[in-house]
Amino acid sequence: MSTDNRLTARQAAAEQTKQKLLAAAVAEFSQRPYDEVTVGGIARAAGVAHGLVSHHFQGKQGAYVAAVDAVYRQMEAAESSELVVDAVGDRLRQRFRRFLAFVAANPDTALNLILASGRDEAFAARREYSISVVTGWLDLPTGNAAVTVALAAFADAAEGLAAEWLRGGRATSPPTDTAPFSVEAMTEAFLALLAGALRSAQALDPSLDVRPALALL
Amino acid sequence: MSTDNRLTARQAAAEQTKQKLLAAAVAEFSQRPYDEVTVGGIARAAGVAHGLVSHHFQGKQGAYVAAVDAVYRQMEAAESSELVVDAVGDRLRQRFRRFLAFVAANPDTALNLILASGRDEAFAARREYSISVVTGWLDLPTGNAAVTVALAAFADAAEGLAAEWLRGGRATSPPTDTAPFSVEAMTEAFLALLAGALRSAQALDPSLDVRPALALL
Amino acid sequence: MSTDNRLTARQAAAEQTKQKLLAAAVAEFSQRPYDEVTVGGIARAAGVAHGLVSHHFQGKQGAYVAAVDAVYRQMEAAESSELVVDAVGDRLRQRFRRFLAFVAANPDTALNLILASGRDEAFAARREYSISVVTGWLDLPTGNAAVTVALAAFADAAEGLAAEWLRGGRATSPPTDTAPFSVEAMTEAFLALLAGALRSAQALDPSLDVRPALALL
Amino acid sequence: MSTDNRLTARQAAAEQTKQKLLAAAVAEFSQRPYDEVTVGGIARAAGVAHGLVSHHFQGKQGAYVAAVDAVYRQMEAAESSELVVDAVGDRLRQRFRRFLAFVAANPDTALNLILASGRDEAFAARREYSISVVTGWLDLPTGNAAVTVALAAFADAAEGLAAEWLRGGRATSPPTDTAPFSVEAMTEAFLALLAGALRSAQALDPSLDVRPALALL
DNA sequence: GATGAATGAGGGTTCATTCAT
DNA sequence: TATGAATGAACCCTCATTCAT
Repeated sequence: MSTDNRLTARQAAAEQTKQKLLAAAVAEFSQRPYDEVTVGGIARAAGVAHGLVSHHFQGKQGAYVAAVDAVYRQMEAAESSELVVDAVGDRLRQRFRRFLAFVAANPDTALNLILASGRDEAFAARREYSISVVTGWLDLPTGNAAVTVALAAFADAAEGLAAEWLRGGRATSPPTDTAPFSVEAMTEAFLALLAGALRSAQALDPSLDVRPALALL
Repeated sequence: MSTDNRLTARQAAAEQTKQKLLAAAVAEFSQRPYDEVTVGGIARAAGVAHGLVSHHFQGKQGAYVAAVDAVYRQMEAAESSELVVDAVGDRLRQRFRRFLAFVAANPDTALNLILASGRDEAFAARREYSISVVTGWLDLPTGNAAVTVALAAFADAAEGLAAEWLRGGRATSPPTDTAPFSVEAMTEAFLALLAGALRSAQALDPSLDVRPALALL
Repeated sequence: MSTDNRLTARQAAAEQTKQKLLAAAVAEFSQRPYDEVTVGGIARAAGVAHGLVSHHFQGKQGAYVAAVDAVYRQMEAAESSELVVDAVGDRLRQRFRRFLAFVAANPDTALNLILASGRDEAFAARREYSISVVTGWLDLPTGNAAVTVALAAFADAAEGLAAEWLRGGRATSPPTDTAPFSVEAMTEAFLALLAGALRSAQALDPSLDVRPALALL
Repeated sequence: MSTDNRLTARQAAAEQTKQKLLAAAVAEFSQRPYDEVTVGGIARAAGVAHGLVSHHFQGKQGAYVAAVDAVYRQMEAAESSELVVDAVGDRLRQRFRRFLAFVAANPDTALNLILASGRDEAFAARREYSISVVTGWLDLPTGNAAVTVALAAFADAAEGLAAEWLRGGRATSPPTDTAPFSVEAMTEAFLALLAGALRSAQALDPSLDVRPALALL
């Protein structure tokens, strides 16, 4: 028993260290592009020896993947908790609202880890899942190439819009006076983009019928 | 006179070297992410001493910017030459068609230099110009934040769609069966996305009236 | 009593762990040069925590020395057990035969721990002992420099020959067609080398008389 | 012309640097085992930036190979220059004498680079050549396995003897009183070892006839 | 005795940049 | 203008060892 407790205590301490490291990694990768992040910087931010990064994550790349994963898990949790089961359109609106809330709460992370690395390999699977959720809700055929690429394009547009939105209140080269649109307005904008994407899917594949999906919005 | 000639000859030779270097830079940055491109690699590809990269472009970053510039200039030239002066919709279609033709002709460059670095600083100005062209044609208010961000989102979507389209015929992890959509279908998809973007601008800024613009498509 | 038993049990368990570690160390040092062996690797091979290597052997070097010792003890045991007390020549032959049998049975260990590290400090004492056995049997003066160095040279030759013999049946860069000489032939070859070494001792020290020793072969 | 001179001057300077580096590498590898030699140490000894080691030798391993090569080339030159064309036995004696003179003149290098790394891959080819010289002089069949391994064993013995000889006047754990045998005595000892090796070849391969070779000694 | 988390020294390599020629 | 030798900062990683539990 005492042994178990001890072991558990040690493991808990180790886990805590790992979490500190993970948080530091998220912070670092949120502030700098991958190649400007250093293992030493992460360790320093976590207040531990740099050797621990390799110890816990098998090197820098491992730490990066873990950071991406952590962020996405967080976001996924924020987006999908307590979903209303109402109409599809409302569900989408809620999901978009939560997405916007999340990125607004974590602008650095959003801008550098989520929105900027859209084509990063570590993100591919995560994005795919997000897209599949929408595909499902709209009752669109899975595996249809036109739908897949169109929804990916929608994701690009939405992420770009969100990024621009976040940058609205930030210091950018030209002092942007981008109005800080409301979350509501952004949500509706997302829906409009989604509708456009659906119509583009139709254009790509005339055998499709996106009208039912459009009606759900 | 002989001095002049010599100088001129030297200058011409220098210019030629610079062009070789530029071409090599475009090729290198088209094949690898920035940090995997080396000054030595560019110089080797150009068949000159690596010191010349700093000489002609003030370092790696300078070479990158020059490469981006060159590519964009090329693309801009391809897109805007011999424009039909017909209806706006046709002009847009033509421009999109040319854009697609260009990226299809330079897939590596497109995938790595144009489509992937969408948020790269060196590209900001270039993109802005492209967007302003569309804004102008559609007779949309310049400087309106909603329009600006919505069209940027459209650009993200279009570029993402184009990238996916290019990847269609490429080796990707999952053996994609992404149908190689026709340029025509892609063009119409672009228009659908653009329409969606316009409607999203409307959502962001209710004081706008995008109906005239939509009518032009 | 129960305390004693417990302690004894603990000690036994500890000894077992140490033996596992020792065996793992021999295996590791048999397969890789010293600097490519890692403490972690040894521990992993033994299935215990890597901290135990320092615990039981005071560090990597200690583990190496212990491994060398263990191997030499094994070899010595194999060579000297049940010695016929016959003629010196036969005793030598038997010893050589056993040496060859041992290295043939443990080729990796032989090639890396015994034959390759001939001048390793940890081996010095061991070799010296082996040599002194032969010196004694041949009734040669102990402490004579010429004899000492000549027999060391013989040891080098014999070990080299054995190594080459072992490599005969192994994958080496040039597809060796080294005939797999018989143990008998190898034994006689050893004797010939030994005779040569004795004569070289004579050359080094004319005051010696190696003829009696030669006669014993 | 001036260009040529300049280029030549620069190349000469570079070559000089490379030579300094090479000399430093030989010195370092002569004093320490490979893994205790550091690139920084070599560069420091040469008085240049450590990056130059990679620049001129493509890394540490390259520097090592170059050092080995340089040493062997030196030795080969020392051994084979101005050879008397007399009897084979005398030629061998001369070669052995020169070998001994060389190692005596470079004891550190000899002990660590030449004599100790007998089985180092970088040395394999070099040794083979040395052996082939003797094989040729003695008119022994090339490619015969018994001859090959026996002469390799001779090389081991000779190198070991030479090493011991060098250690004679050095600080070793037990204050050796190994008499500093004369070069002449050593030479004769080499011949005795060689004769023994030839007889061992005979033992390995009875179809051989080494008597002619023995007669040449 | 055993564990394995934590430390941190240390190494080799890469590479952009400088500069003498 | 062109060359490429030289510089040296910076990085990631490996690993033996320590030590609290």
